[in-house]
Amino acid sequence: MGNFYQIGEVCQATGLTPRTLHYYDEIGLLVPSERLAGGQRLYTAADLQRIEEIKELKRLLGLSLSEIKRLLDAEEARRRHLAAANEAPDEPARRAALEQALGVAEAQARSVQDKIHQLTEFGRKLDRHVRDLRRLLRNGNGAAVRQEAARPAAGPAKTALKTASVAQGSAATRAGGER
Amino acid sequence: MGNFYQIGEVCQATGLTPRTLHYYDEIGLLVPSERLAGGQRLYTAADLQRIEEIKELKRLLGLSLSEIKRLLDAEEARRRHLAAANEAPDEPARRAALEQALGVAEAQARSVQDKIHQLTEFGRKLDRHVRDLRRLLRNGNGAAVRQEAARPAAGPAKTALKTASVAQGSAATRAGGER
DNA sequence: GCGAGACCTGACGTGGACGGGAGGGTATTG
DNA sequence: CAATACCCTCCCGTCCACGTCAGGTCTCGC
Repeated sequence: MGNFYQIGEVCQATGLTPRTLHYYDEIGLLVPSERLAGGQRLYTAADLQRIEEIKELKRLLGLSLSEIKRLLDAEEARRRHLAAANEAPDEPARRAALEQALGVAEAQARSVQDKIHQLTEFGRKLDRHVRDLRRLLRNGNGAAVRQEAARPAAGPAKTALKTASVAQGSAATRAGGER
Repeated sequence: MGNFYQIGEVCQATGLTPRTLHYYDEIGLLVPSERLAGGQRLYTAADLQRIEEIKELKRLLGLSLSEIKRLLDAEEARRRHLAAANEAPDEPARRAALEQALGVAEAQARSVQDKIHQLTEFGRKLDRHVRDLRRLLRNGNGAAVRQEAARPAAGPAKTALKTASVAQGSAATRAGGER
Protein backbone atom coordinates (compact mmCIF):
# COMPACT_ATOMS: atom_id res chain seq x y z
CA MET A 1 0.00 0.00 0.00
CA GLY A 2 2.89 2.30 0.62
CA ASN A 3 4.50 2.79 -2.71
CA PHE A 4 4.61 6.49 -3.07
CA TYR A 5 6.32 8.59 -5.66
CA GLN A 6 8.21 11.75 -5.01
CA ILE A 7 7.58 14.76 -7.09
CA GLY A 8 10.73 14.30 -9.10
CA GLU A 9 9.76 10.82 -10.14
CA VAL A 10 6.32 11.97 -11.06
CA CYS A 11 7.85 14.62 -13.24
CA GLN A 12 10.04 12.04 -14.89
CA ALA A 13 7.06 9.89 -15.58
CA THR A 14 4.66 12.54 -16.77
CA GLY A 15 6.81 15.16 -18.37
CA LEU A 16 5.41 17.83 -16.11
CA THR A 17 7.62 20.13 -14.10
CA PRO A 18 7.69 20.42 -10.33
CA ARG A 19 6.33 23.89 -10.62
CA THR A 20 3.36 22.60 -12.52
CA LEU A 21 2.63 20.05 -9.86
CA HIS A 22 3.00 22.67 -7.18
CA TYR A 23 0.56 24.75 -9.10
CA TYR A 24 -1.91 21.92 -9.52
CA ASP A 25 -1.66 21.38 -5.82
CA GLU A 26 -2.25 25.06 -5.14
CA ILE A 27 -5.42 25.20 -7.15
CA GLY A 28 -6.63 21.90 -5.79
CA LEU A 29 -6.52 20.16 -9.11
CA LEU A 30 -4.15 17.50 -7.91
CA VAL A 31 -3.49 17.35 -4.22
CA PRO A 32 -0.93 14.67 -3.47
CA SER A 33 -2.39 11.87 -1.42
CA GLU A 34 0.25 12.09 1.19
CA ARG A 35 2.89 14.32 2.65
CA LEU A 36 5.91 13.65 4.71
CA ALA A 37 6.19 15.45 7.98
CA GLY A 38 8.71 17.69 6.34
CA GLY A 39 6.17 18.70 3.75
CA GLN A 40 7.38 16.66 0.80
CA ARG A 41 4.65 15.59 -1.50
CA LEU A 42 4.01 11.92 -2.00
CA TYR A 43 1.98 10.79 -4.95
CA THR A 44 0.23 7.48 -5.38
CA ALA A 45 -0.48 5.52 -8.52
CA ALA A 46 -3.98 6.91 -8.41
CA ASP A 47 -2.50 10.38 -8.46
CA LEU A 48 -0.50 9.47 -11.52
CA GLN A 49 -3.63 8.25 -13.16
CA ARG A 50 -5.33 11.49 -12.39
CA ILE A 51 -2.46 13.35 -13.94
CA GLU A 52 -2.88 11.38 -17.12
CA GLU A 53 -6.55 12.19 -17.16
CA ILE A 54 -5.75 15.82 -16.68
CA LYS A 55 -3.34 15.80 -19.56
CA GLU A 56 -5.85 13.99 -21.69
CA LEU A 57 -8.62 16.43 -20.97
CA LYS A 58 -6.32 19.30 -21.68
CA ARG A 59 -5.07 17.92 -24.94
CA LEU A 60 -8.22 16.39 -26.26
CA LEU A 61 -10.84 18.79 -25.18
CA GLY A 62 -8.78 21.87 -24.55
CA LEU A 63 -10.39 22.43 -21.20
CA SER A 64 -9.12 24.91 -18.68
CA LEU A 65 -7.73 23.60 -15.44
CA SER A 66 -10.74 24.78 -13.50
CA GLU A 67 -13.06 22.99 -15.86
CA ILE A 68 -10.99 19.88 -15.53
CA LYS A 69 -11.14 20.19 -11.80
CA ARG A 70 -14.89 20.45 -11.88
CA LEU A 71 -15.10 17.46 -14.11
CA LEU A 72 -12.78 15.20 -12.22
CA ASP A 73 -14.22 16.18 -8.89
CA ALA A 74 -17.67 15.45 -10.16
CA GLU A 75 -16.45 12.15 -11.46
CA GLU A 76 -15.00 11.22 -8.15
CA ALA A 77 -18.06 12.33 -6.29
CA ARG A 78 -20.07 10.18 -8.62
CA ARG A 79 -17.88 7.23 -7.94
CA ARG A 80 -18.19 7.74 -4.24
CA HIS A 81 -21.90 8.07 -4.61
CA LEU A 82 -21.98 4.83 -6.46
CA ALA A 83 -20.04 3.15 -3.77
CA ALA A 84 -22.12 4.70 -1.04
CA ALA A 85 -25.30 4.15 -2.95
CA ASN A 86 -25.06 0.46 -2.37
CA GLU A 87 -25.70 0.91 1.27
CA ALA A 88 -28.04 3.65 0.23
CA PRO A 89 -29.50 5.92 2.85
CA ASP A 90 -32.86 6.04 1.18
CA GLU A 91 -33.95 4.93 -2.19
CA PRO A 92 -35.15 8.23 -3.67
CA ALA A 93 -31.96 10.02 -2.77
CA ARG A 94 -29.97 7.30 -4.38
CA ARG A 95 -32.01 7.51 -7.55
CA ALA A 96 -31.63 11.25 -7.61
CA ALA A 97 -27.89 11.04 -7.30
CA LEU A 98 -27.68 8.47 -10.02
CA GLU A 99 -29.90 10.41 -12.32
CA GLN A 100 -27.92 13.52 -11.82
CA ALA A 101 -24.73 11.68 -12.55
CA LEU A 102 -26.30 10.17 -15.60
CA GLY A 103 -27.29 13.56 -16.88
CA VAL A 104 -23.79 14.87 -16.54
CA ALA A 105 -22.26 11.88 -18.21
CA GLU A 106 -24.71 12.04 -21.07
CA ALA A 107 -24.02 15.68 -21.65
CA GLN A 108 -20.33 15.02 -21.74
CA ALA A 109 -20.77 12.15 -24.13
CA ARG A 110 -22.87 14.28 -26.40
CA SER A 111 -20.36 17.08 -26.46
CA VAL A 112 -17.60 14.65 -27.29
CA GLN A 113 -19.64 13.11 -30.06
CA ASP A 114 -20.31 16.53 -31.41
CA LYS A 115 -16.67 17.36 -31.40
CA ILE A 116 -15.80 14.13 -33.13
CA HIS A 117 -18.32 14.93 -35.76
CA GLN A 118 -16.91 18.34 -36.44
CA LEU A 119 -13.39 17.05 -36.42
CA THR A 120 -14.37 14.41 -38.92
CA GLU A 121 -15.76 17.08 -41.16
CA PHE A 122 -12.55 18.97 -40.82
CA GLY A 123 -10.56 15.87 -41.57
CA ARG A 124 -12.50 15.33 -44.76
CA LYS A 125 -11.60 18.79 -45.89
CA LEU A 126 -7.95 18.07 -45.31
CA ASP A 127 -8.20 14.77 -47.12
CA ARG A 128 -9.62 16.52 -50.11
CA HIS A 129 -6.64 18.83 -50.06
CA VAL A 130 -4.32 15.90 -49.97
CA ARG A 131 -6.05 14.13 -52.80
CA ASP A 132 -5.99 17.22 -54.95
CA LEU A 133 -2.32 17.67 -54.38
CA ARG A 134 -1.61 14.05 -55.16
CA ARG A 135 -3.51 14.33 -58.39
CA LEU A 136 -1.53 17.37 -59.34
CA LEU A 137 1.68 15.54 -58.69
CA ARG A 138 0.65 12.49 -60.62
CA ASN A 139 -0.01 14.13 -63.92
CA GLY A 140 3.41 15.65 -63.93
CA ASN A 141 2.76 17.86 -66.86
CA GLY A 142 2.41 21.34 -65.52
CA ALA A 143 0.05 22.62 -68.13
CA ALA A 144 -3.65 22.18 -68.30
CA VAL A 145 -4.01 21.13 -64.73
CA ARG A 146 -7.26 22.44 -63.60
CA GLN A 147 -7.32 24.50 -60.47
CA GLU A 148 -8.66 22.58 -57.58
CA ALA A 149 -12.38 22.88 -57.57
CA ALA A 150 -14.01 25.29 -55.23
CA ARG A 151 -13.92 23.72 -51.86
CA PRO A 152 -16.46 24.28 -49.17
CA ALA A 153 -18.68 26.95 -50.42
CA ALA A 154 -18.11 30.49 -51.43
CA GLY A 155 -15.41 31.06 -53.92
CA PRO A 156 -12.40 32.82 -52.51
CA ALA A 157 -11.87 36.41 -53.29
CA LYS A 158 -10.42 37.00 -56.66
CA THR A 159 -7.84 39.60 -57.32
CA ALA A 160 -10.64 42.02 -57.72
CA LEU A 161 -9.98 43.76 -54.50
CA LYS A 162 -8.33 46.71 -56.05
CA THR A 163 -10.05 49.08 -53.72
CA ALA A 164 -12.40 51.87 -53.91
CA SER A 165 -9.82 54.55 -53.52
CA VAL A 166 -9.44 54.77 -49.89
CA ALA A 167 -8.76 58.40 -49.46
CA GLN A 168 -11.86 59.34 -51.31
CA GLY A 169 -15.01 59.78 -49.43
CA SER A 170 -16.97 58.23 -52.23
CA ALA A 171 -15.45 54.95 -51.36
CA ALA A 172 -17.04 51.72 -50.69
CA THR A 173 -20.53 50.61 -51.00
CA ARG A 174 -20.78 49.07 -47.67
CA ALA A 175 -23.05 46.25 -47.29
CA GLY A 176 -24.75 46.26 -44.12
CA GLY A 177 -27.61 45.39 -42.21
CA GLU A 178 -29.91 47.36 -40.20
CA ARG A 179 -29.67 50.81 -39.03
CA MET B 1 -18.40 45.20 -55.68
CA GLY B 2 -16.63 46.39 -52.65
CA ASN B 3 -19.10 45.34 -50.06
CA PHE B 4 -17.13 45.85 -46.95
CA TYR B 5 -18.13 45.42 -43.37
CA GLN B 6 -17.23 47.68 -40.50
CA ILE B 7 -15.82 46.25 -37.38
CA GLY B 8 -19.10 46.58 -35.53
CA GLU B 9 -20.95 44.59 -38.11
CA VAL B 10 -18.31 41.94 -38.05
CA CYS B 11 -18.67 41.72 -34.31
CA GLN B 12 -22.39 41.34 -34.68
CA ALA B 13 -21.89 38.57 -37.15
CA THR B 14 -19.18 36.66 -35.39
CA GLY B 15 -19.74 37.26 -31.71
CA LEU B 16 -16.25 38.62 -31.29
CA THR B 17 -15.57 41.95 -29.68
CA PRO B 18 -13.92 44.93 -31.34
CA ARG B 19 -11.02 44.52 -28.99
CA THR B 20 -10.51 40.99 -30.16
CA LEU B 21 -10.45 42.05 -33.77
CA HIS B 22 -8.03 44.81 -32.93
CA TYR B 23 -5.88 42.24 -31.29
CA TYR B 24 -6.07 39.84 -34.21
CA ASP B 25 -5.05 42.70 -36.41
CA GLU B 26 -2.15 43.54 -34.13
CA ILE B 27 -0.72 40.07 -34.21
CA GLY B 28 -1.31 39.72 -37.92
CA LEU B 29 -3.80 36.95 -37.57
CA LEU B 30 -6.55 38.82 -39.32
CA VAL B 31 -5.57 42.02 -41.04
CA PRO B 32 -8.63 43.65 -42.51
CA SER B 33 -8.47 43.78 -46.27
CA GLU B 34 -9.01 47.46 -46.40
CA ARG B 35 -8.90 50.61 -44.36
CA LEU B 36 -10.51 53.96 -44.77
CA ALA B 37 -8.32 57.02 -44.80
CA GLY B 38 -9.39 57.67 -41.27
CA GLY B 39 -8.08 54.31 -40.22
CA GLN B 40 -11.36 52.45 -39.93
CA ARG B 41 -11.07 48.78 -40.66
CA LEU B 42 -13.05 47.35 -43.52
CA TYR B 43 -13.58 43.63 -43.68
CA THR B 44 -14.57 41.58 -46.69
CA ALA B 45 -16.55 38.40 -46.89
CA ALA B 46 -13.27 36.55 -47.23
CA ASP B 47 -12.20 38.09 -43.95
CA LEU B 48 -15.37 36.84 -42.35
CA GLN B 49 -14.65 33.42 -43.67
CA ARG B 50 -11.19 33.55 -42.21
CA ILE B 51 -12.67 34.51 -38.87
CA GLU B 52 -14.86 31.48 -38.95
CA GLU B 53 -11.89 29.31 -39.71
CA ILE B 54 -10.04 30.85 -36.83
CA LYS B 55 -12.89 30.15 -34.48
CA GLU B 56 -13.12 26.63 -35.77
CA LEU B 57 -9.45 25.92 -35.29
CA LYS B 58 -9.58 27.36 -31.83
CA ARG B 59 -12.57 25.36 -30.78
CA LEU B 60 -11.86 22.12 -32.52
CA LEU B 61 -8.16 21.78 -32.20
CA GLY B 62 -7.52 24.12 -29.32
CA LEU B 63 -4.71 25.80 -31.17
CA SER B 64 -3.08 28.98 -30.06
CA LEU B 65 -3.50 32.04 -32.17
CA SER B 66 0.06 31.87 -33.38
CA GLU B 67 -0.39 28.29 -34.46
CA ILE B 68 -3.54 29.23 -36.26
CA LYS B 69 -1.72 32.01 -37.96
CA ARG B 70 0.98 29.65 -39.15
CA LEU B 71 -1.61 27.26 -40.40
CA LEU B 72 -3.74 29.71 -42.26
CA ASP B 73 -0.79 31.49 -43.72
CA ALA B 74 0.62 28.22 -44.93
CA GLU B 75 -2.71 27.37 -46.41
CA GLU B 76 -2.84 30.58 -48.30
CA ALA B 77 0.73 30.24 -49.47
CA ARG B 78 -0.13 26.80 -50.67
CA ARG B 79 -3.06 28.12 -52.59
CA ARG B 80 -0.93 30.76 -54.17
CA HIS B 81 1.65 28.19 -55.01
CA LEU B 82 -0.95 26.10 -56.69
CA ALA B 83 -2.11 29.01 -58.72
CA ALA B 84 1.40 30.00 -59.62
CA ALA B 85 2.41 26.44 -60.25
CA ASN B 86 0.27 26.25 -63.32
CA GLU B 87 2.36 28.72 -65.16
CA ALA B 88 5.26 27.05 -63.48
CA PRO B 89 8.66 28.55 -63.89
CA ASP B 90 10.32 25.21 -64.19
CA GLU B 91 9.04 21.78 -63.63
CA PRO B 92 11.27 20.66 -60.76
CA ALA B 93 10.49 23.74 -58.74
CA ARG B 94 6.82 23.16 -59.26
CA ARG B 95 7.09 19.60 -58.13
CA ALA B 96 9.05 20.63 -55.11
CA ALA B 97 6.46 23.18 -54.12
CA LEU B 98 3.67 20.70 -54.56
CA GLU B 99 5.46 18.03 -52.61
CA GLN B 100 6.14 20.35 -49.80
CA ALA B 101 2.52 21.40 -49.70
CA LEU B 102 1.51 17.78 -49.79
CA GLY B 103 3.72 16.99 -46.85
CA VAL B 104 2.19 19.71 -44.77
CA ALA B 105 -1.33 18.73 -45.65
CA GLU B 106 -0.66 15.10 -44.91
CA ALA B 107 0.82 15.90 -41.55
CA GLN B 108 -2.20 17.97 -40.67
CA ALA B 109 -4.55 15.28 -41.81
CA ARG B 110 -2.72 12.72 -39.76
CA SER B 111 -2.83 14.82 -36.65
CA VAL B 112 -6.53 15.34 -37.06
CA GLN B 113 -7.10 11.65 -37.61
CA ASP B 114 -5.09 10.95 -34.53
CA LYS B 115 -7.14 13.33 -32.52
CA ILE B 116 -10.34 11.86 -33.81
CA HIS B 117 -9.11 8.47 -32.80
CA GLN B 118 -8.29 9.53 -29.29
CA LEU B 119 -11.52 11.39 -28.95
CA THR B 120 -13.39 8.33 -30.08
CA GLU B 121 -11.63 6.32 -27.44
CA PHE B 122 -12.60 8.91 -24.90
CA GLY B 123 -16.16 8.85 -26.13
CA ARG B 124 -16.31 5.11 -25.64
CA LYS B 125 -15.20 5.52 -22.09
CA LEU B 126 -17.96 7.99 -21.48
CA ASP B 127 -20.46 5.72 -23.13
CA ARG B 128 -19.49 2.95 -20.81
CA HIS B 129 -20.10 5.26 -17.89
CA VAL B 130 -23.49 6.09 -19.23
CA ARG B 131 -24.40 2.48 -19.75
CA ASP B 132 -23.29 1.58 -16.27
CA LEU B 133 -25.35 4.30 -14.77
CA ARG B 134 -28.37 3.32 -16.79
CA ARG B 135 -28.04 -0.25 -15.63
CA LEU B 136 -27.84 0.88 -12.07
CA LEU B 137 -30.95 2.91 -12.47
CA ARG B 138 -32.86 0.12 -14.12
CA ASN B 139 -32.49 -2.45 -11.41
CA GLY B 140 -33.78 -0.11 -8.81
CA ASN B 141 -32.79 -2.32 -5.99
CA GLY B 142 -29.73 -0.83 -4.47
CA ALA B 143 -28.13 -4.00 -3.25
CA ALA B 144 -25.83 -6.32 -5.03
CA VAL B 145 -24.92 -3.97 -7.79
CA ARG B 146 -21.42 -4.69 -8.78
CA GLN B 147 -19.06 -1.81 -8.85
CA GLU B 148 -18.22 -0.79 -12.33
CA ALA B 149 -15.15 -2.60 -13.50
CA ALA B 150 -12.05 -0.57 -13.04
CA ARG B 151 -11.37 0.80 -16.44
CA PRO B 152 -7.92 -0.07 -17.63
CA ALA B 153 -7.85 3.34 -19.16
CA ALA B 154 -5.48 2.50 -21.95
CA GLY B 155 -2.43 3.61 -20.09
CA PRO B 156 0.51 4.19 -22.36
CA ALA B 157 2.77 4.56 -19.38
CA LYS B 158 5.94 4.96 -21.26
CA THR B 159 8.51 5.51 -18.61
CA ALA B 160 8.76 2.81 -16.07
CA LEU B 161 8.62 4.31 -12.67
CA LYS B 162 10.69 2.73 -10.13
CA THR B 163 8.77 2.64 -7.00
CA ALA B 164 9.94 5.19 -4.62
CA SER B 165 12.11 3.87 -1.95
CA VAL B 166 11.21 6.96 -0.09
CA ALA B 167 11.10 7.06 3.60
CA GLN B 168 9.30 3.90 4.32
CA GLY B 169 9.64 4.19 8.02
CA SER B 170 8.65 7.76 8.46
CA ALA B 171 5.62 7.53 6.22
CA ALA B 172 3.31 7.03 9.08
CA THR B 173 4.25 10.27 10.67
CA ARG B 174 1.53 12.75 10.74
CA ALA B 175 1.30 14.69 7.58
CA GLY B 176 -0.82 17.69 8.33
CA GLY B 177 1.41 19.24 10.86
CA GLU B 178 3.20 22.52 10.76
CA ARG B 179 5.88 23.28 13.11
C1' DG C 1 27.08 14.34 12.17
C1' DC C 2 27.75 16.04 7.69
C1' DG C 3 27.52 16.99 2.82
C1' DA C 4 24.91 16.39 -1.47
C1' DG C 5 20.80 16.30 -3.51
C1' DA C 6 15.96 16.72 -3.67
C1' DC C 7 12.35 19.40 -2.01
C1' DC C 8 9.81 23.24 0.25
C1' DT C 9 7.54 27.92 0.35
C1' DG C 10 7.13 32.50 -1.12
C1' DA C 11 7.48 36.09 -4.44
C1' DC C 12 8.10 38.06 -8.69
C1' DG C 13 8.17 37.58 -13.87
C1' DT C 14 6.10 36.11 -18.37
C1' DG C 15 3.41 35.17 -22.54
C1' DG C 16 -1.04 34.64 -24.35
C1' DA C 17 -5.51 36.59 -25.05
C1' DC C 18 -7.97 39.71 -24.37
C1' DG C 19 -10.96 43.79 -21.11
C1' DG C 20 -11.63 48.55 -20.38
C1' DG C 21 -11.11 53.39 -20.19
C1' DA C 22 -9.07 57.88 -21.78
C1' DG C 23 -8.59 61.06 -25.30
C1' DG C 24 -9.52 62.13 -29.83
C1' DG C 25 -10.94 61.51 -35.05
C1' DT C 26 -14.99 60.56 -38.47
C1' DA C 27 -19.42 59.98 -40.70
C1' DT C 28 -24.13 60.35 -40.82
C1' DT C 29 -28.41 62.65 -39.51
C1' DG C 30 -31.61 66.49 -38.29
C1' DC D 1 -23.51 73.01 -38.02
C1' DA D 2 -24.04 70.45 -34.12
C1' DA D 3 -25.33 66.13 -32.12
C1' DT D 4 -24.71 61.41 -32.16
C1' DA D 5 -22.93 57.05 -33.03
C1' DC D 6 -18.91 54.64 -34.46
C1' DC D 7 -14.29 54.09 -34.76
C1' DC D 8 -9.23 54.86 -33.82
C1' DT D 9 -4.87 54.47 -31.02
C1' DC D 10 -2.42 54.22 -26.81
C1' DC D 11 -1.92 52.10 -22.55
C1' DC D 12 -2.79 49.97 -18.23
C1' DG D 13 -5.19 45.90 -15.98
C1' DT D 14 -6.49 40.95 -15.63
C1' DC D 15 -6.76 35.97 -15.68
C1' DC D 16 -4.50 31.84 -16.62
C1' DA D 17 -0.78 28.61 -16.47
C1' DC D 18 3.01 28.29 -15.41
C1' DG D 19 8.78 29.89 -15.32
C1' DT D 20 12.33 31.48 -12.45
C1' DC D 21 14.99 32.73 -8.84
C1' DA D 22 16.05 32.95 -3.72
C1' DG D 23 16.58 31.27 0.62
C1' DG D 24 15.61 27.76 3.75
C1' DT D 25 14.43 22.63 4.90
C1' DC D 26 14.46 17.67 4.61
C1' DT D 27 16.43 12.96 3.69
C1' DC D 28 19.77 9.80 2.61
C1' DG D 29 24.13 7.72 2.37
C1' DC D 30 28.33 7.65 4.44
